Amino acid sequence: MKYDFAKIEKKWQEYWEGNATFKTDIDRSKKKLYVLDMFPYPSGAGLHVGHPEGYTATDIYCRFERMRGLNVLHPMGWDAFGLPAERFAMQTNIHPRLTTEQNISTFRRQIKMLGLSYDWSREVNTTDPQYYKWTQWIFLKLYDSWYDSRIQRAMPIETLENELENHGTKKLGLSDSFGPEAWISKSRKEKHDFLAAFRLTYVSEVPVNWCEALGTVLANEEVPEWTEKGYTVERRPMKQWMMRITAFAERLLQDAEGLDWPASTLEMQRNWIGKSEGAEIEFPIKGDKRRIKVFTTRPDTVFGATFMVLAPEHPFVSAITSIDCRSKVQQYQSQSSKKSDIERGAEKEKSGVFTGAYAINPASKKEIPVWVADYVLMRYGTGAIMAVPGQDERDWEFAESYSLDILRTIQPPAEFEGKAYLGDGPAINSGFLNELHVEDAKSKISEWLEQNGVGRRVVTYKLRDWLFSRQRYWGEPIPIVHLEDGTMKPLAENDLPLELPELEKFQPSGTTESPLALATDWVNVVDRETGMKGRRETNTMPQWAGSCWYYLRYIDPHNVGEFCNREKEKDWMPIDLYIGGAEHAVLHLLYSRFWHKVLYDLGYVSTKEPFMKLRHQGTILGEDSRKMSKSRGNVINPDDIVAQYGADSMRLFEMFMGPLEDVKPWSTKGVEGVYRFLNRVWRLYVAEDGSLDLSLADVQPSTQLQRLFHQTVKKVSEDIASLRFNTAISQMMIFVNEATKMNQRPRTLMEQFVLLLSPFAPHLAEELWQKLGHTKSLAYERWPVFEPEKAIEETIEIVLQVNGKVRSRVQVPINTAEPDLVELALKDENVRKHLDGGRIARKVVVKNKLVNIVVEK
RNA sequence: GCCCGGAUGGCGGAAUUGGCAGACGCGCUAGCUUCAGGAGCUAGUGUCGGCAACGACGUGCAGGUUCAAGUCCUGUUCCGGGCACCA
Repeated sequence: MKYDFAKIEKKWQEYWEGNATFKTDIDRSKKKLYVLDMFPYPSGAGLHVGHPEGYTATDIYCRFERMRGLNVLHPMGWDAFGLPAERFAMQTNIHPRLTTEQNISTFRRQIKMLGLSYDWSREVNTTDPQYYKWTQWIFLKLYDSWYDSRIQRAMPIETLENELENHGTKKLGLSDSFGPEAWISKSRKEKHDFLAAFRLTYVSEVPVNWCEALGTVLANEEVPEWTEKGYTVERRPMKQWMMRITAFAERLLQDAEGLDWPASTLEMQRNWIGKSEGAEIEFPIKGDKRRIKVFTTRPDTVFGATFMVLAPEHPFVSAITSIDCRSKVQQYQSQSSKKSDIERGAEKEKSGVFTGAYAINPASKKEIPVWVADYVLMRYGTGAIMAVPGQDERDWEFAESYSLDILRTIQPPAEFEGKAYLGDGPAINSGFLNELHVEDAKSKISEWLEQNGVGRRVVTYKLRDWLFSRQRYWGEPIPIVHLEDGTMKPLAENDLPLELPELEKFQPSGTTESPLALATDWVNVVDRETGMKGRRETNTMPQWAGSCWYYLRYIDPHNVGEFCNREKEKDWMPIDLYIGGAEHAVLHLLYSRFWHKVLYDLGYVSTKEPFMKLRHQGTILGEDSRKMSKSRGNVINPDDIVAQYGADSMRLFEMFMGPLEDVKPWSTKGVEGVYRFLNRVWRLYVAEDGSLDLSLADVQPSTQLQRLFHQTVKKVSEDIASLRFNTAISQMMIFVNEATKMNQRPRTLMEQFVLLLSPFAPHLAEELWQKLGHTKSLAYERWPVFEPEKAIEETIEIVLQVNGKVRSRVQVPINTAEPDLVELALKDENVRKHLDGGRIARKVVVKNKLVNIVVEK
């Protein structure tokens, strides 16, 4: 008879819910543990088998640590703003709120059917006005802050205003310097515009990826996702909200070092931030007062700079271009402006045009031509380079195409046959740098540049400011009003949340504004304070916004006065374990680290970093080892698996498939395997008629079974702690295989085994626990204690080798002395056969492991 | 192109520090049970040879270090992921 998982699972899910078994409150008598899952976007497709993988892993970990006496915070919620619901609304005119609510209901039902021990009283939903009130509040905190680079901290914008009133810009180290009187005499609008350049969130005209069909801009990192789906994305300059994440580049880089994260994820974040150290060098333009600033990581090669290249968008281009080159340059500029970065990169041959202008190489004093080419990017460094073809492959390629001078300034090794030489070597053709190797030459030239006022050491980052606005309806409204005098005004805190207006239709506005622009009653306002007419910001926030801080809201989800109480925050933060997909390795995990640091600087959170330990669950492939997709017809629906084998089997199988972080294929046969295992467990305890099996007896366990049990306690405990669930399960299988062979099973030990199994198969375990006579949930029972003395083997098998090959095995008492082991080996018949009368050159003995006799023949 | 990660039976995978390769599960084979199918139970299952004892070979490939290598070193091939004109 099979155990009735459907009945049992329903029963215990109702029990846990009815008894609020997993409701968590602060309990300072216990050590805290905060375990977080990346909350899902509730798509219309319902839960995917990939979701339960991470969720089961954290659930096992939480159940285990609860039984070991920790106070565990383990919440779940919904990342529910997003484009799919809005696109569905465009097609059907069904309000995205309705779609979202339905999807959430499905997800909630599916997640609950897995028996995960969440504290559901803490559920959050990013689309709930009571939640996004605080997303908007944090937005305003960023708006009302600036980054004081002198102390490397975000500070309230008032501190900047105070400083300007008292000292002007003197201490800020700006090129545009003025005194306090000048500040005070500025108009309201002038002050507003000046401060805007410092705020952590600001509006800027930037070239963006505009998608006409979606009616919105996309972040660079979102572009591939939509172009793959067949949408067209074009570049155009638009006014957009930005977040000054670049101010935090160094801290995001530095603080990542102390995190227990997968090395690959840390590496990706490092690459994304893209720190590079080098120098800025200024090149005077012949016949022009301006100087072209370049960034280079190889200032030591400056003597080899035989031409310069400006990005097509560089502000100097039109000014320095000679009359006869003008039309070609302009044509080139307009061509490039239409191309996206991806298109530019896709071109095989580098293109460019001569401006007719010349610059002076500050080191060699030679006149060098200035070109425009789109292999130089405006957004990186200074948007201009000194081209050093001798030591740079791109510059070499360009020089070859346009017959420009190539001068080696590093001596390549004699056997070097390539073009540009990037390696180390003595400097040549480089005046006072000659014979110095790269590192020394870098130091010397940097000093020289600084002394001569033509350059200085600098550090640059690839990281760009975060494009924060979207032209969508289904996102958090940005709580800003544009007043008729051209200034912006943030909403007061008690005017939050700024709720989304109701709309008749969810079509794009037809302009570059979001559909919110069509809600005229909502958009047009009069400022209470000044009486000025104003227009609400119609952009909304990107989906990342809500997920940037949700982990803080879980700590205090119903607080109406604060986003999160400070004392509670101190009690629970930081997050001890965070599990989610590797696809969020950079974006979500970098954006939330950024917001967290702002909140830290402003004194709202107590830790520098939110997520101390991070792991990714690996993708689950279809049974055919290909990515699951509808079109391939290899999608596994968790509902079907749970209906057929039960949630415990689903959980157990997903953990048994292999290491958590690995990519691994689904196997229905494999689910059957763990289902058989659970049935075997059931039959160890329950007779055919449903009563407790008679084989359970109040007898002393045999030493062998007791030993195996304690080995199992050790292995399962260690494996859960290190998230190696697959091997923990196989150890339990070994135990069950042994226990099955016995006619009488010691009851106390078998009870303890139920506890070991309970984090993995909680419904089955609860049912067995109850059948064993217990009246309440085992969720807070004490985890079985490993007793080393009970796990020790009395006898042990020793491997006998001759010349490293196993020739025999013997059973000996544990810790048998080494000489005795040698003696045993030499007496062994098969060993003697292989010694074959040869001279014994060496005897290697490893205690409790092996003897290896080395013979020469 | 660059940077990470990986490669172990028919399949998923296991193997603290170099110390019995293949735990556990799937599949397969045989037997018991059953009217039958299924389920359950028992035994076997890396390859080759052998009734067996046992022997040879065996962790992508080629070398090396070592008494001993899946594990360490050098080179190489393939697969997966990320980045990609970042000066």
